Amino acid sequence: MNMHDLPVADGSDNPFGARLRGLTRLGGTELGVLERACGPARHVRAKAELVREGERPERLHVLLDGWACRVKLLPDGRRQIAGLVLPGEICDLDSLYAPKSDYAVAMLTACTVTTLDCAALRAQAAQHPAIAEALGFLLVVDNAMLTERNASLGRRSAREHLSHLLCELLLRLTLVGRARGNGYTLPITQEDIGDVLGLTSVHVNRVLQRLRNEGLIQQRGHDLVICEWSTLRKIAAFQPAYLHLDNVEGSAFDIARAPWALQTRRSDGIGFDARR
Amino acid sequence: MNMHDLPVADGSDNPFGARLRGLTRLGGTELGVLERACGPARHVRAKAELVREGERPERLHVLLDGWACRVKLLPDGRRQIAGLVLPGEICDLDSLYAPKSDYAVAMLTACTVTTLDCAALRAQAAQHPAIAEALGFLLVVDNAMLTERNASLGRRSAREHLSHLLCELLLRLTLVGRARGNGYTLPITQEDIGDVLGLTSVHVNRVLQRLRNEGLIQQRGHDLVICEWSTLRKIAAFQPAYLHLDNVEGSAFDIARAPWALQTRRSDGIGFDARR
DNA sequence: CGCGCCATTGATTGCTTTCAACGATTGTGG
DNA sequence: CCACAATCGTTGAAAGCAATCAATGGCGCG
Repeated sequence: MNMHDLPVADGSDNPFGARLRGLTRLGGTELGVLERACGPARHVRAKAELVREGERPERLHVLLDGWACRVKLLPDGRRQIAGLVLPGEICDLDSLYAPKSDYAVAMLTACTVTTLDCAALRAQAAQHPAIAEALGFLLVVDNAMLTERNASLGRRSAREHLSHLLCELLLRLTLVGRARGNGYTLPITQEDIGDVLGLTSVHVNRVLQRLRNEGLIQQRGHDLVICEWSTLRKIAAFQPAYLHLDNVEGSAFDIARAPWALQTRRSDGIGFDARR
Repeated sequence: MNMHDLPVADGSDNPFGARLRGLTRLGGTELGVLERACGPARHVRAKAELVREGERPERLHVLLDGWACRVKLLPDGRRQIAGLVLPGEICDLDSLYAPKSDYAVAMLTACTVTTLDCAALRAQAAQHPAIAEALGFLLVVDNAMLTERNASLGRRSAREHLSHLLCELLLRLTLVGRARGNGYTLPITQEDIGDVLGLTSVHVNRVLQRLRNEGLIQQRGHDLVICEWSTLRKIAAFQPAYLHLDNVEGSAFDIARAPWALQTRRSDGIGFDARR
């Protein structure tokens, strides 16, 4: 497996830049503007709550490393994760225009975070149409992922939904150079996954186990490999158009551009053994 | 109903204007700009598909009358409604920045629709910061409703979820003057409701029936009245903050501004009998 | 009047939850 | 270095919520 097949990631390993370069058509000028607008990087402990629901947002949070999530909490304690936030993604882009945050942002692992001042960012958007465009597009992508998960929560079975999530994560992580071929690190608990899928951790365990027994995926600790992309994709009815990866360069995304095809996505090692 | 009752640019009964006035702080100038940007009103038949999934959007669709929805369709035919669109709302605001539509837009009833040119609207947003702000805010509200429904789909029971929907619809319809006290017209089928809630129409029927038998709601044909707002709200754990109604004038929205209180919302008639 | 759509009802099935317990792993303090 | 607590993954049995299947009745409309 060579990283060279995935030229999406930045050399300096800034996933935010990588994501912007992959997703938008921002030029060097605007990328520079955005990067300079970022505050200093900060480390945040796992389980910390970066943003509380209902809070008045002053700055956006950009995830540079680790996994976070947007959380909705019902009064009786039931928890729903409205979205996983991966490296390079903005935790709370809504807050750019929201008077109050509609969800909490919580860290699922230890994370590195930087911030963007909302008012300043709006000002930049007003000056640079390309930035306004890009922010709008990022908002659309968030929205599309939410819409797709809605469909999954409403109409997909646990097995289909979990498969769908695993497929989605592979593409999103590949975009920022955090995947290894068909595999990636899944650093969250089955409880967390359950809160994303609207299931109990017990059921997540059983469904995950079946995927493993059928040889569709492999897991070693927190490392996961999708052994049979084609099958997993078919189970999930995964159609990646909603991720809007069309303009990304790199062969890893052929799948995103040819939603009708069911290719195997086997550019490199299939499992853990292949790496030893 | 004749065309003259639904003037696009007139303040008499234009729900789009009503919604903008209620939700945003747009002044007369910007409201005028937006209203003049609208195309001619057009009638659309029930079940028509205004926008197809994957389509490249050229113009946004504003709903002036009737109910529509955003549809996600799985390959095997299962349908999920990712959002109901009520009078005054924009059917496909995402399309302002999306290269392809992430969902289809379908009419649930006969509708009246007008359009906004995407490119022109983006240009207006670039010129008038207030408009950019307002559009951002509308996008946030859509997003918030989607996030809330996510939580419902994942973590609320059918009974809770349905109650939640009925509460939400009351506030959204009140905002555009389409509610009558605690009641409103619910012009869609139980099948449609099922597709919103991720349930079968059979189950929607049973749950609806129970709410009726318990006296929480009344239904006569397509007219619905919430008889016990306080109870229904408690069942749903309905916290309207996500609708961002904080700035709306009118006592009907006290409930939106005091999410902790459980007032009865009985400003007028409680049921059908009270109106005769 | 007949057709089609929609609401309703009952019986049965099944996916997912709940409850409970146990094992494995990790981190911590004595 | 080991005991211990805490977290997480795993497993089994039982219960429950919602889906499925099938049939009936009401209502509007051509």
